[in-house]
Amino acid sequence: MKIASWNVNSLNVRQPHLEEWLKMRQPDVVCLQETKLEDHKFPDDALLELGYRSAFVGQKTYNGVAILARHKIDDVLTDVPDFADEQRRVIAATVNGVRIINLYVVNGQDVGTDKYEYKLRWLEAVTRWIADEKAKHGKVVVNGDFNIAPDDRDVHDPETWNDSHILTSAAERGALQRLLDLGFHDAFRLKHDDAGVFSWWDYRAAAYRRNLGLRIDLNLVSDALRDVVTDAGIDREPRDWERPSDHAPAWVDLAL
DNA sequence: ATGGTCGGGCGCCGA
Repeated sequence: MKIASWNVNSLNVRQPHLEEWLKMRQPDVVCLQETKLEDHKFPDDALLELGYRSAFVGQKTYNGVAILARHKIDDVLTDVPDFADEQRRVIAATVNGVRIINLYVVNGQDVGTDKYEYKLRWLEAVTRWIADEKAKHGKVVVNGDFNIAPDDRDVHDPETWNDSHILTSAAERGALQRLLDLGFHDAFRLKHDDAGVFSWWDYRAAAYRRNLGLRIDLNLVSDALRDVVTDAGIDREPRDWERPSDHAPAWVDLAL
């Protein structure tokens, strides 16, 4: 079972990329972020023709998340209980006996801003909710654009991306750690120790050409799935295509 | 790398 996470930065623009990539890699489940589409504009018919069912929740201009799957999609949830939020950043569903959670974590702009405080509050609420999901379902994969790089191996320049910088600050990494402490594992790190494998490169300053990136797109597997992870990685190929998203897909393979 | 680029949608915000 191949499960992927991809921030497409507008599904309207990236639909051809998504379709090409689905044909190439044949993933079983894909979690999309930043679809930026209202629900009535979601291309579910076109995706069904490629063999993918979809569950989605979106809004105009910002955010928007979706789960695509070759299997049936059950028990879809699009709101974090007891956390009122107009921003469409979360969707969860059960596919093939695995609880799939898809997060578009708040970016946070800069340390100390209102958006940063919202990011930390949001992560706290989401972590509480995921604890319940894990207790209920056991086999859980949390996929998403986390907007947090776990450690120094995941940034091109640890001097800049330090404990007081957005995406790497101590409070953000602490919030990610509290999620991991529920009994989750960064699938990529179960299989690979290397530094310099990134999933996001800023559009500005030719960052991709110079590989000035961060690994902020993650697949976290629950304890119950740890031993069935066969591999994980980042597929850089779509980042080389014309008019790419600034993110590349992060994937995990499970022997299920 | 305090922004040199994108996307959305028409002036400028968000990433």
